[in-house]
Amino acid sequence: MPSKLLRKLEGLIPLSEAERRALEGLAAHARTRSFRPREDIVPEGDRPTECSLILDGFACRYKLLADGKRQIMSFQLAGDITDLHAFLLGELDHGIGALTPCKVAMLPHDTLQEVAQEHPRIAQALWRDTLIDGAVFREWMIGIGRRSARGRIAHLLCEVLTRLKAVGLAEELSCELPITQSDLGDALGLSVVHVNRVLQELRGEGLITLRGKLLVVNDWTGLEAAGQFDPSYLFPPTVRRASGAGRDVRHADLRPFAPSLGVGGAAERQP
Amino acid sequence: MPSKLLRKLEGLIPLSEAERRALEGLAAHARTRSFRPREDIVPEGDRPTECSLILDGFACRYKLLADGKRQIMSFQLAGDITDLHAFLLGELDHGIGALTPCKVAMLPHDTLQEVAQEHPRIAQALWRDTLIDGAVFREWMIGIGRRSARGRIAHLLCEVLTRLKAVGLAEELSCELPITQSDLGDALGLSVVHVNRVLQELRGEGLITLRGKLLVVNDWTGLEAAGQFDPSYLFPPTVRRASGAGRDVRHADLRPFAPSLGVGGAAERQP
DNA sequence: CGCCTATTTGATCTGATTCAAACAATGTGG
DNA sequence: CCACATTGTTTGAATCAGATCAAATAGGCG
Repeated sequence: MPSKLLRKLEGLIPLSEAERRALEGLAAHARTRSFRPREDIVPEGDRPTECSLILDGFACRYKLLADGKRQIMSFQLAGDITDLHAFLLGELDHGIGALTPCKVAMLPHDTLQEVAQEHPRIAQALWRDTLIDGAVFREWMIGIGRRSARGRIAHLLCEVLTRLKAVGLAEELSCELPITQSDLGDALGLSVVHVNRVLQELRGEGLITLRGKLLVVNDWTGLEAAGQFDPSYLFPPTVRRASGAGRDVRHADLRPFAPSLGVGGAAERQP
Repeated sequence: MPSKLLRKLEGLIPLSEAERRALEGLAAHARTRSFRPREDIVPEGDRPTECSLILDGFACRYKLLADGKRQIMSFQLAGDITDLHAFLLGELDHGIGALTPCKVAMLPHDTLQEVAQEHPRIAQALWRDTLIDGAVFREWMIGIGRRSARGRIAHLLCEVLTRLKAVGLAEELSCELPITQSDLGDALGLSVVHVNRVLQELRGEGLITLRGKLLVVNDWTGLEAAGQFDPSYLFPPTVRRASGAGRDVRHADLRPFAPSLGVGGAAERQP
């Protein structure tokens, strides 16, 4: 079974067999750690020497305000490297917390650097991933700033289901959603009470079924409309339709990649 | 007079004389364009072949919602390269709009790539800059999600003044703020009317003076407290106290920088 | 001046918060 | 296996921050 990370990166850029092996090896040889819900995977302000790759569970990026309020800025799912950011900037300006029990592979910065240097295309894929991360932030911001509670929740459910499907953790219209309503509230800037009421509303309209930790979307079109969800921000244009995902890439697919900070990104366009 | 860009990048990482010259040359030889307020500098979904460096004026990143609402996601000031993002990902997932008359230098992707390849440290500085951009987004999000209107506005005023000071466009406690209240509203997820009332409140409390396009902060401590503003997110730790900014760097300051996507960032720590 | 765009003010309405408490589920130890 | 504790969900009522609607001023500027 291919790792979630591999699966995700292949969606960003076609990989050769050697690159795949390198990625598999990376995760395979890494030390793993387990975290309890509410435990910090990386505390705010830390200067980690390893990157945390989520293998299993739900985590989140968050910041705390002086008055104790928490703002969750994104959910981190299996296959996400949560603190690639600190690999480059040194310090993490926000915390990474486990929302459910989490299994995490610790990838030493050194190892990661070796792999990236030997396989620049992997480095490129990782970088693209961080940029997509930024796009997710922006979309999140719009939600918080301009959408109604109903819209925000609908949009978030769409996003999570879509991302889980991308790593093979969801059926076409259902997935595990093992997070609490108060986590949802902290992510969307809403109170628990209100989250609860809106969820009931969405259930009442027959858009979703949400019982225990299982989310079923009964009316995808309706939910998409309620949240004005457009998944394109999750899939950058270059490989929007990765027709070849899964199969081995042909040599012609492997355009040379300019070294030195990957500034050749602009030359990477698909015709 | 050093360009704003140079000034900003020197705050991120010490630069050698050659690197400075390269940067100056970059902007000096570039074609410039002018934009009227409300005009798009880069429309959403564009695939630009040049990067836009703001030389003068206020611009913003924004997205439009289906119902015509606008969410501004950050202000772009002189010295900011607004679409470095597209240089790497190809397509821009949001628009860049002028808020005031803007003068913009157009830096061809090719030229930028050459400079970055010849001067990897410049590339590194640019990359760090995009990561800081991300940090600004996160801070913005907290504001929108968890702060009161009062807190949001105070925080924003602190941020803008701080950033303008960093490029030499502000006095210690005052700056030009040539944007409309409705722009502020779109940035903070508030209605114009409410922005207006809160501004009056802040004026009434003697925290600020805001007349015409001139912002004066009468009580910085008070404003900082009202917005829970902590500028550290604008200045990454490595060079938080750039004691040597402005002077020429000593050779010892110039640590080697690993090529290939700059994954050597982790090795760049200051002792 | 007259037009257009910003700011300001007033009145009203509502989505969402807060507080409080009941209820359900899950887990823990005796 | 039950009693108890803990954490999450649900419900109700009161309140408020901020939106909306409407209209009056105040600046710029050709």
